[in-house]
Amino acid sequence: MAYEELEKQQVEGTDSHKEHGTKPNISPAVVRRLPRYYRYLRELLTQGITRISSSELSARMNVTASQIRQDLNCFGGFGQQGYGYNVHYLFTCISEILGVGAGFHAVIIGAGDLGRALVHLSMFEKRGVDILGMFDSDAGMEGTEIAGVTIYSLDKLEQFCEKNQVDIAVLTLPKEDVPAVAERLVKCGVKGLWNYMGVELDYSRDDIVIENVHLGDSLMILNYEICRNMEKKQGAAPAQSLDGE
Amino acid sequence: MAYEELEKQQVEGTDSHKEHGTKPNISPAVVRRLPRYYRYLRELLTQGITRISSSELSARMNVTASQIRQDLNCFGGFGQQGYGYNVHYLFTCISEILGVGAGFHAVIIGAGDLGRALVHLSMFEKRGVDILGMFDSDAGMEGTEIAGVTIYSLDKLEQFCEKNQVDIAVLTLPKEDVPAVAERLVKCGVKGLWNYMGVELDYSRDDIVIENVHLGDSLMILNYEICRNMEKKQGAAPAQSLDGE
DNA sequence: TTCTCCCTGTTATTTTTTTAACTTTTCGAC
DNA sequence: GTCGAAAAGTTAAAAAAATAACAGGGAGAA
Repeated sequence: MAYEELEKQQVEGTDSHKEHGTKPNISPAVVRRLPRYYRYLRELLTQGITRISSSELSARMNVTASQIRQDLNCFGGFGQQGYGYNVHYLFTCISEILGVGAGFHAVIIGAGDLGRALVHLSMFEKRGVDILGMFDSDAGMEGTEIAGVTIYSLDKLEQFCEKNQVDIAVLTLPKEDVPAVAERLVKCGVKGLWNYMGVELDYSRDDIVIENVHLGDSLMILNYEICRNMEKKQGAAPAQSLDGE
Repeated sequence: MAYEELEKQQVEGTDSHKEHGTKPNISPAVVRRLPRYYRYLRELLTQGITRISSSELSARMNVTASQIRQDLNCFGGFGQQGYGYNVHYLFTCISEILGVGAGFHAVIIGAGDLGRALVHLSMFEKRGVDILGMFDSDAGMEGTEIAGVTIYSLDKLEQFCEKNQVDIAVLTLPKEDVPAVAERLVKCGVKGLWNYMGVELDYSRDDIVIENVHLGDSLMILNYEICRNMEKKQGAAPAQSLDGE
């Protein structure tokens, strides 16, 4: 019973002090962690866990309980002293914060391997983003469907955007074409670009939000860490090499 | 002439003070930025620029010159006072640090859309990583070639690893299969896992390095930023709403 | 109803990261 | 050669982030 009461009470806005509307300015470090909370809470839900304390969650996520509490408190008081957090309620709140319920519509520009791979992953639907279509400069592809998503000719981009509200564009087209297409998309009123193509599109414009995905960077970090790990082992345990002899 | 002298001198190890061998402990923040330097330097090379100062680079990369100098100095003195950095030399050094020349060998586990997409990107060869093969639990795929890479049955993983030195495994297989396969790979002596499948594999084991790629997290951050940007606009210019009427 | 314990929200402290300031070396011109 | 400008290397300060400490408010038991 306590669960429902808690949820009801908090949903109705008895939030102690912080207005949910007035977000001061959340630090990037906190924002980067939010999706991780989202994932773990979803996992808890599927496991049927309805209540969790910051210390329990901290053990599962391998971060400090302090950090969890402080991160969440950037957005408001979602828990209850002496009780913990109601998983369902917290999940709902974080979903809200992350705009899962915003009902954004996306298009994928570039129907190459990467574009195709992305549609197939359940990534978008899980996060409340609806893919309206794919666009490719190869007009020959037009009409083809991939995972239920239709491919259009890139020429028809503007036409399409007039008829449909497009919020997000996923850029998986060749590097050299990215800047021009990005410009077109901004003109169409697209609000965010999810850019996979190494091209640095760091406009500090306020009419577009850009999220760059640098897969190559991630690979190089892995490379680096492997090198470091090898060095460490070599240095730490030179005697071990006798074992095999 | 100065360029060659500089490079020669430094390659031969007249490095003022810091031994390149003894890396103290580089902060994660610095490591995350290294691939970005790598990219920009490569770009400078293709543009035929042979010399650059920290302030010029800072303007291009949109970071502070101070940060560039300090980041680089974690690994040694690569520049020359009153002159700047020799692009080619610096690029070589950073490549070295990032293990581009280490000649790592990789396999891709999972020949689904994502796996296929990754082979097609020139990502690996650009970074000196050689893909030896792909593995899939669907034995029917065996023998197929994708972008010159052969697909093998997952059953033959151990066998393959005995014959070939495999350093890196790219995990693009279904979530539920990841833990088991990861275990097998570690037993095979693989040094690093590049994990695309949301599964948190945070072993704090010292025999394996794990780099998780969370595409979904990136999408959610974009979502979040779009929401924030919309709020900001709404708040800043409420009079604008009259325009459309 | 009251009391105790638990666990959040909050504040303080420490650590990390970033930026700025300063020092010294080198280049290039005269 | 000598001198001034330029720019790296280095040290110091500021800002940001993470951690720890604490205080107060329920929840649940008796």
